[in-house]
Amino acid sequence: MGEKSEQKKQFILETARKVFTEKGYKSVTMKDIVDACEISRGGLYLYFDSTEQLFMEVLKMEQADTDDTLEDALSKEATVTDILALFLKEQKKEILRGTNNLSIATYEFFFSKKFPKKENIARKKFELGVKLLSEMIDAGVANGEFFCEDSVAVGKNIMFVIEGLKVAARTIGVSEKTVDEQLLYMIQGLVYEEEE
Amino acid sequence: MGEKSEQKKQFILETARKVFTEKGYKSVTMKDIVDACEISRGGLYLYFDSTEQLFMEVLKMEQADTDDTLEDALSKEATVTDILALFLKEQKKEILRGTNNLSIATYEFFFSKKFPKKENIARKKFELGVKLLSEMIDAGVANGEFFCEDSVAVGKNIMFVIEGLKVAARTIGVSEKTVDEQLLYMIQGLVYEEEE
Amino acid sequence: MGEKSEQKKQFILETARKVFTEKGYKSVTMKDIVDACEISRGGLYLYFDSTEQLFMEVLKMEQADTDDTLEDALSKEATVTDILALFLKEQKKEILRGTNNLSIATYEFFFSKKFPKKENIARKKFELGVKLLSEMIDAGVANGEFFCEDSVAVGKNIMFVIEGLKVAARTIGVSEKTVDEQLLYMIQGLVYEEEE
Amino acid sequence: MGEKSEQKKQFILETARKVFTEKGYKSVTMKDIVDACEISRGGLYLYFDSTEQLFMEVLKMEQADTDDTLEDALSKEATVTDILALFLKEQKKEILRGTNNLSIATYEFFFSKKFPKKENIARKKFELGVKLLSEMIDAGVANGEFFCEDSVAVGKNIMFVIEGLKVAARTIGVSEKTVDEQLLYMIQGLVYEEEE
DNA sequence: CATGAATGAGAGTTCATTCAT
DNA sequence: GATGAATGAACTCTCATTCAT
Repeated sequence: MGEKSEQKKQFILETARKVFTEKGYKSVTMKDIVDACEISRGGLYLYFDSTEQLFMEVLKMEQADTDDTLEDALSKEATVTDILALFLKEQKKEILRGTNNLSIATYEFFFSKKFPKKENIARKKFELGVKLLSEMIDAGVANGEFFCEDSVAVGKNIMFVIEGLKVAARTIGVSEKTVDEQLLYMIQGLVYEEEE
Repeated sequence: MGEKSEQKKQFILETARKVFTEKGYKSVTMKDIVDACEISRGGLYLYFDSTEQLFMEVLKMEQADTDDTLEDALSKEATVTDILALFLKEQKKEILRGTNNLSIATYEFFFSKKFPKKENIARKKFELGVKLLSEMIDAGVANGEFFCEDSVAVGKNIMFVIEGLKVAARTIGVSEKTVDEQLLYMIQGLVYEEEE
Repeated sequence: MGEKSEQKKQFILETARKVFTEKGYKSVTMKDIVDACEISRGGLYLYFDSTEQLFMEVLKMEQADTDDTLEDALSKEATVTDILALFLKEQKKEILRGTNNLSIATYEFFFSKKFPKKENIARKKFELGVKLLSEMIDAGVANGEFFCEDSVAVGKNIMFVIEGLKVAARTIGVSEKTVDEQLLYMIQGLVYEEEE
Repeated sequence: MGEKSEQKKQFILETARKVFTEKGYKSVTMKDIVDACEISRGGLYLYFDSTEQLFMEVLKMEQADTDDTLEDALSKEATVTDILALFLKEQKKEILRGTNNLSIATYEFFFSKKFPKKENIARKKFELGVKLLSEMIDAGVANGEFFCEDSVAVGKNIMFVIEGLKVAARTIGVSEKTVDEQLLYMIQGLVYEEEE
């Protein structure tokens, strides 16, 4: 597969991502994908052996993108609060960008396949989020910005709220105000002591 | 439809609930349902016009059950902390009882159908949870058990964590320890002042 | 599956047999079968899970039919030469009845699937033919009708000629005269001594 | 087409022959051929207009090879029994060399296409075999080596056994011992008188 | 009321063949 | 000459829904 093919593969992945974002995992058919990509039925199979493989590669791409964004953020000089704010801002964007949120598709996928839960990508993504958050919190505690007794538990708590918000955004709807309110509430929990 | 028929309809709903719980919404076929119910394919259509309607009635039943449980709880004499603890205990049970948790199916359903978000049952359930929590918190604040500035925001926060935990339980796995830790953490946020 | 269904299954098997007879194994599609049976695409799958299974059941039916014919023949009083003549007459019919000869389909099938050769039905059929022939020859030798030193080898020889004729009938064509000539030649080989 | 192209065409034919030998006719895909030849998909079409034409040219090549072998054999001084033994030895090799036996593919091919049977190559090959055998038998009768009343019928008989053995070798399996036994049995039929 | 055989649209997938490069 | 990405018709198989019994 030459360079040109690689571009097309990337194009298909990005287009498929939109489709999965809009329709979830189980409801997406090959026709949806080939129509969106404006390629032939057979053409898709030149790049991906099955719908399952296609979805997994979309997830991998997603992960790589997130990793890049995180690396960028961490390479800049900033206070812990700033970085945490940046992280939450990114999450907020993802929550609200209804048409750009793969969470439902990901849940469906990892639910329908009987993958060992320990190895799945969604779990890795969650754990990475927890790790980042707890490290930020620890740093914040170290320099006096935050107060927190168990940074991992708090990291998990924030991630669970974010997951809850993402799912809610795609199913029952959630306003920007609610997202702001929730994220702010969680930061306040950390800096609480100082505010008193 | 006579009394006997009503019983059969109820039986189908309860059996279907188990199936949706196990397999989600999109993956469930009529065969799954009729096999589980041990009725004929055609028989199912005497009671429900389509799979979609069947699922919606399962959700309605679910809602009714929850309402009953809540009514029971509220009719007894108890401190606010007790009631809140009971509520969270119920939620914990639902989170961990992997095979008894309709959340994934519900997400899939409300995601695949283009229902107006305001009217959907999942939203109503969420809002009811928020209402209950905020009322409990308000009551707790009134009698000095809790400290809280915005009970609705906190109620939402707890509900988002619970939603996040439910989804996580079905997709990436979550330990009982983590559930306990998270629920405890949220209660501590409320009673925080007193602990200092 | 009730009695009526059993009849339909039988009807599909017989119709499929004709199709396989006409077109071989690999070239036959489900569409060919459902068109010939005048049933729906899905209807076929109520009775058979795949083309492979369908063909195997056709073969089983074929075998059962042959067994019946053989049993009939052996239950009647007759000289060995008569029975042998009957057997060869049956074979001749099968060879020449171009549109009623599954051999090519059977060859294709057992060639394309990597079944252990020892267990395949075609082999069993061949071995049964050899056994029948050698028993007839032995009986003929015992009562002085035939002369033969190695009845199994001769039985195999006759079966190989029959197989060769069957294949030839479906591919390069073979006249009735040639079939008669060949079968006669083989019987003469057995009774040779007496003719001298 | 230059000399170089001619070589490539020859190479493709020989490689394709191996593939058809292994997999039959209908099961072979263009991918199988181009992979085996290590050429491009389009490249194949520079030399052959379709898979059908490719197979027919493989058969033609096969025929030419056989002709050469026969010419070689007949150009040498030898007794008729020697030549017959050589012919049968060649046939035995072809029967047992499972992976070098085009018979199944040939049967499939001439069966699936609706060629007039009189003109097909497989028939020509069979008829050539019969002609060669009957000529050898006639010569053997002339010089007293053999006894035979109808050399053409016997020639056909030997060819039918050989065809039967070839098919059996690829489908139900046949041991070298059986092949030897069968070929010997047929020669003994010819020299029978002398043995008495 | 209840059955389950039957339907047919549509899903995923394969592959001979073409054609711009 | 040679490539291999692209096509699209045709394949196998599934399943919600219907309807004669």
